Amino acid sequence: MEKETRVFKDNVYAQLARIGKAISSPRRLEILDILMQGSKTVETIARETDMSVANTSQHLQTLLESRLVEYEKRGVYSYYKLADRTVANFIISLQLLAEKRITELQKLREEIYTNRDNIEQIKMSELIVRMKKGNVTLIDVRPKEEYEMMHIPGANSIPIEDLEKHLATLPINQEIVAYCRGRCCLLSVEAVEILRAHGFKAVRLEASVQEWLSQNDEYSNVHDCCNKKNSNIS
Amino acid sequence: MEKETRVFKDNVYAQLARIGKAISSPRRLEILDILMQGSKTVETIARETDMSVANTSQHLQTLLESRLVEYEKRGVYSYYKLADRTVANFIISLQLLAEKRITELQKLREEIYTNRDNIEQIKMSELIVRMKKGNVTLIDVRPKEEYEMMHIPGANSIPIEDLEKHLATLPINQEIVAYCRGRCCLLSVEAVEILRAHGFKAVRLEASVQEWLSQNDEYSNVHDCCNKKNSNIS
DNA sequence: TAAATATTCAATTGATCAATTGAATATTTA
DNA sequence: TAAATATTCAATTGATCAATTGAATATTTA
Repeated sequence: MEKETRVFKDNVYAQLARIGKAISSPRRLEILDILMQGSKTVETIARETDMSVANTSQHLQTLLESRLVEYEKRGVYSYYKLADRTVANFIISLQLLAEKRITELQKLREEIYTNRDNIEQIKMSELIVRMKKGNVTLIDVRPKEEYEMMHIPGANSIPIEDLEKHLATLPINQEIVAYCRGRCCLLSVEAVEILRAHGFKAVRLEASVQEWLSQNDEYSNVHDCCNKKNSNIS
Repeated sequence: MEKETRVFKDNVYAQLARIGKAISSPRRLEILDILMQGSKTVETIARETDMSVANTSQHLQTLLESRLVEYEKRGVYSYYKLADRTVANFIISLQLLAEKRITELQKLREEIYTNRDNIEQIKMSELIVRMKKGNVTLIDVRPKEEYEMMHIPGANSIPIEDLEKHLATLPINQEIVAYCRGRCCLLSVEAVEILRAHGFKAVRLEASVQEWLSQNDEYSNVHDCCNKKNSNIS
C-alpha cells in the first residue's frame, strides 16, 4: 500500500473515530438521549443523569469536540442541543442496531414487560392509522418543557407527576397511548401502569419524538428550541 | 430519579456503549470498511490495514464482542464478515454524519481533488439514470474477489493493477465511471487519474456497493459471501 | 462593588484500552 | 507423527479516558 494512501486512511479514520469515541461512553449516550428532547442547561442534564455538574460539563466538552452538539450562552446558562437532525437519526440507528444485535439489551428490554403486568405496546404505524380515525388519545408524559420544544402532533401534555391529577380528563372508553423520551426511558411505562391501575385502556409507544419525525417528515409541529426558555428559568 | 430507573438506564446505556466502543478506534473502523466488501481472513485484513496479525485478531475479537461481525472457521482460516446489512448501513450513516459535521474530514476529502488535476465525481442518482440510458461504462477497480462477492449491477471488474492492461477494452468515446471500496478508499481516484491520462473520459463514484444497496434495494446481484473462497486459497 | 450562581478548566487518580510479544491452540499435509 | 501454517490468547507496557476536586471565569443582581 502506498504511503500516501496510508496517510490518507489514517487521517480519515481518525476523524471518523471522533464520533465513535464520543458515543463510547454510556454517560454521553444518556446525555444525547436527553438532548434528543430539546436543548437543556448543564445543570438540568446533570440532574437528569445523576452526575455532577463538573462531570457533565466535561462530557459535554467531549460531545462538542466531536461536533455532535452545539451550545448557546444565555446569561449564566449554557444551553446545549444536538447539532442537527442527522445526529438524532444517527443515535436512533445506533439504538436500533444495538437492539437487533445485542442479546443482553434485548433481555433488558423484555424485562420491562416481564417485571410488570399488562404493559402492551403499539407500533407507530398503527398509531398513525388510529389517530387518523380519531379513536385514540395520545399523551406525552415527559416534562412540559420538553413537550413545548417538540412533540408528536396531536399529543396532549401530561407530565408523569401530574398524571394522577388528570385522570378525570381522560376518556375511559378510548385507548390511551402514552409516550415519553424513547426506548431507554421508563416514564411511559409508569404512565401505562398508573392508567391501567385506574381502569383505563392504555398502551405504550416506545418510539421517541425524533423517531416519529424521522419517519413522518411531512409533519412539522417542531419549532427550533433555541428561542424557548428552559425549565430553569423561574 | 427512582433507583430502579437508574439501574435500568445504566444497564441499557452500557449495552449501547458496546457498539460505541467498537467504533471508537480508527483501526477498527478501517477493518469494518474492509468487511463491507465481503468476508475476509484475518491475515488478509491485516495486510490491507498494515497491522500485525495478532493486533488485527485482537481488534476482531472486540468487534465480535460488540456483535458487529461474525466469523466462520474454514480449515486453518477464520473468515470474518459484517454481522448483517444493518451494520453496513450504520457504518455508512456514521461516515455521512462525520462528513457533514467534521470540518477536518471535509478538508481531507477536498484535498483528494485539490492534490490532483481533473478528478470529477458523479452522483449515484445520475449514474442510475445514465446506466439506464446505456451511455456509461461502470468499472469496479477493487480486487476481483471483492467484485465476485458483491458489486453494483452492470459493473465490469478491472482491478486497479490490471487497469493499464485493459485500456484497449474500454470505450474512448463513452464516459467511464470508476468505483471502489467507498468514501475512504482511493483506488477509484487512481483509476480515474490513469484513465484520464490516457485520454478517456472518466469520473469517480465515491459511494460503496453497500451504499448502492441501501439506496437501491430492489437490485439483488448480491450473493451471500460465505460459500466463496477468499483470495488466500492458492 | 460584592455576593451569588452557572459553568469551565486543570490537576489528580484510578480505570480502561491499544500495540507488542511470544506462547498456545487448531488445522492440514506429507 | 512432525512440520508448517493461521489464529488466538495472555502478559506487559505505554497511552488514553472518566470521575473527582476545587480553583478560575463569566454573568447577574442588589
